[in-house]
Amino acid sequence: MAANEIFRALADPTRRAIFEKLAIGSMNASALREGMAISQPAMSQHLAVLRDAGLVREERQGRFMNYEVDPEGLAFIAQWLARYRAYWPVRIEALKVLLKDMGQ
Amino acid sequence: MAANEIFRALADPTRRAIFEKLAIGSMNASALREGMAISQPAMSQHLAVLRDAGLVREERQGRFMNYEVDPEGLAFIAQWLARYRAYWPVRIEALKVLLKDMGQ
DNA sequence: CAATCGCATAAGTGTATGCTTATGTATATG
DNA sequence: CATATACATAAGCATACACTTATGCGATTG
Repeated sequence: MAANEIFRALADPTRRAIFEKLAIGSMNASALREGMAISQPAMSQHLAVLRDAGLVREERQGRFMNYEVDPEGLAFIAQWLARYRAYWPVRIEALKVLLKDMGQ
Repeated sequence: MAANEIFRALADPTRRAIFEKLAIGSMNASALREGMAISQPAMSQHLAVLRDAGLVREERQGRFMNYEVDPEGLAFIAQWLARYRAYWPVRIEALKVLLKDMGQ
């Protein structure tokens, strides 16, 4: 769960696509492959990178592996980002939404 | 200022160190090198990667190039992160600080 | 319990990356 | 205007990365 592994994991567009898919809902590796022009080993390797980075976690379900977003990776990025909050533009729309979300 | 370039730029520890140094205060390339066991061309190349990612911006000052943090890159990360706020753990200390900061 | 299924791992390969040394290009200075 | 300074760019090289095919392993199934 180091910065190195997190940012490196997200530097690859295929891995970001996998992550976004998992953000919609947890899924096993085969389901993730659907519509993704990617070999089975490649998917497995990408998932390992995401898991080692703490962005994704897995759970065995019979002979399937269910993957889901791991909040720890996101928390790490949030904390990294918070270090530089002095430089954030005052009006980022997304952050206002965030603000509202957290305020509830 | 695409996700690819931003995350790739931050995936390198040397570039993160440069970025952190600039977050303390803007500096020219030579000043950045001080205490950083890195060649002049390497620094120049790293700064180019950070600039192309939108994480850093430059301004010519005579024969010096002054570098500073570019808020746009950070804003991009914040927005990327905001997409997954559904997965954030409820109590991240840094985010509470953030919340307070944004609220003022 | 043999066959199959879902996934992981191994080994090999082309390309990207980060570094180096050498050189180019503005700007300043004597 | 010749030289020095601050930085950028070029070219080359070792390593990392993302992919492939082949194979291994655990769990289900007939």
